[in-house]
Amino acid sequence: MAISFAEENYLKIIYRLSESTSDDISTNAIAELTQNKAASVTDMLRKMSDKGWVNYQKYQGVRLSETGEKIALDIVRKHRLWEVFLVNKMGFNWDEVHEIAEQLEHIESEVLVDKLDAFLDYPRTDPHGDPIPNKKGELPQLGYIPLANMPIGKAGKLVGVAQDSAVFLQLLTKLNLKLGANLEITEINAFDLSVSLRIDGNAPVLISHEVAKNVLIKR
Amino acid sequence: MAISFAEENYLKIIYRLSESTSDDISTNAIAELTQNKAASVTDMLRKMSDKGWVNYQKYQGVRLSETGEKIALDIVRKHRLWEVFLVNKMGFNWDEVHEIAEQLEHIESEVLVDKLDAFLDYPRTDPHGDPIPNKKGELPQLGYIPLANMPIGKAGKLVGVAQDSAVFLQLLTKLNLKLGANLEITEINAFDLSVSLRIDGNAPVLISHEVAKNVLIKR
DNA sequence: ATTAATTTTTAGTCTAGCCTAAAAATTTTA
DNA sequence: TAAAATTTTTAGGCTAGACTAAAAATTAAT
Repeated sequence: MAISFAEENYLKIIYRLSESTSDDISTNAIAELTQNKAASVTDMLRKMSDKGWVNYQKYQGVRLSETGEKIALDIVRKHRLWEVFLVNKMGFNWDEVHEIAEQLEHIESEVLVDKLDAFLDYPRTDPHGDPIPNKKGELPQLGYIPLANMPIGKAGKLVGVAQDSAVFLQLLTKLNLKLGANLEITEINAFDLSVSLRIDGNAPVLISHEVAKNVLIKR
Repeated sequence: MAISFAEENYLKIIYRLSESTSDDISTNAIAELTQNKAASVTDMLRKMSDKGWVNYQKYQGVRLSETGEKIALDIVRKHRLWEVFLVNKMGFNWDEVHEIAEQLEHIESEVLVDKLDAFLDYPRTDPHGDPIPNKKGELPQLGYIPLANMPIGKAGKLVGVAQDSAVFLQLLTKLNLKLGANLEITEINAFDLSVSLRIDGNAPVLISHEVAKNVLIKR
């Protein structure tokens, strides 16, 4: 039986939440991102658990099974490839493409995805710097990750930026974020995904998710 | 309230059926193309009638209202543009693209469609020779139409072909279909869309839908 | 012009995926 | 560690869009 849009969305969202934590994912966190009520999420988690896509124990949160992760990675792959298409070929700005890619990611055709990949010259990251899984579901080894994707409590070194607009770089200077700085995320605020960041062991400062996405670090 | 996939499909299919007849469209004809049961079609026709997209009298068949046709033309436009994309940019053969375009036609973004149109250099027909409506829903005046789209009983003159593979042209010769021939469709078989064709007033011969699609005529 | 065949509609069900309200479990606070 | 607050689940309901079986209307055939 084919997978539905709703199911694909849940898997993708659980995957996204798993990227920035090693904890089990809570019902509420999923409800917030899917824009559904917690009761509906519980419902769906039970169904997806029956299908073997997630490991779910009631009241204990959920994580993707191996098959579930495979499916999620495929959706993420499609989403990010379409984003590259929209920006590089159709002339959209990188901040205009998310909603359209949310639709395109559900198009079902392995051949099309392969051809699209080739057409775009096998990009390794999407326009936001996020890595694009290959068709086997393997993430490219970039040697760096966006700060926004670093788990809470782990330290890394600032090795680059994903953007070099003047305003962005000015802001980095103001925040005392320079190449080589030692960075540790102490907290991520669910509301706006803003990040509390400890720089070189100093007291944490708050930076936006936008900034965290564009700061590249090496673990 | 936004239109659903199911509704878009019904509208598109009613439009397609209307292209080759001026009669009202029957419940059964729609059921066959949507792959639903007649009872389900009746249900949906009533709902779409309430929304003002079709004019429907029970037992009397259905036709698109002006708004309904507007919507249908927009879907057809998207479908055909995506087909051009798949063939011209992604390297598919013209007979491999229908199913994928069936999915892509539901992507909702006017800006994307406009950009796609420009990216493809404003094509006037899809890879099968079918005309692509512009964003106002106007069909380009091609000066010819595929024989397959000519209403039953009307006569036209063979003015060209939409394809020039050797096998196709050999078949035309065998069928005695030459430039300038006077053509009249006497019947269209619902099963395979094959066409009974009267050539220069002679007894009708049977040709396939594939052939009829690729023979261009002027009314 | 009846009868027979076909088409279409009605009536009643089903499933997916959502909802609200209330109950149960877990976590936090004092 | 008991009460309070929060999170999660259960129970019951709703809608879209499909289905089957049976009834009604239309069309075709004798």
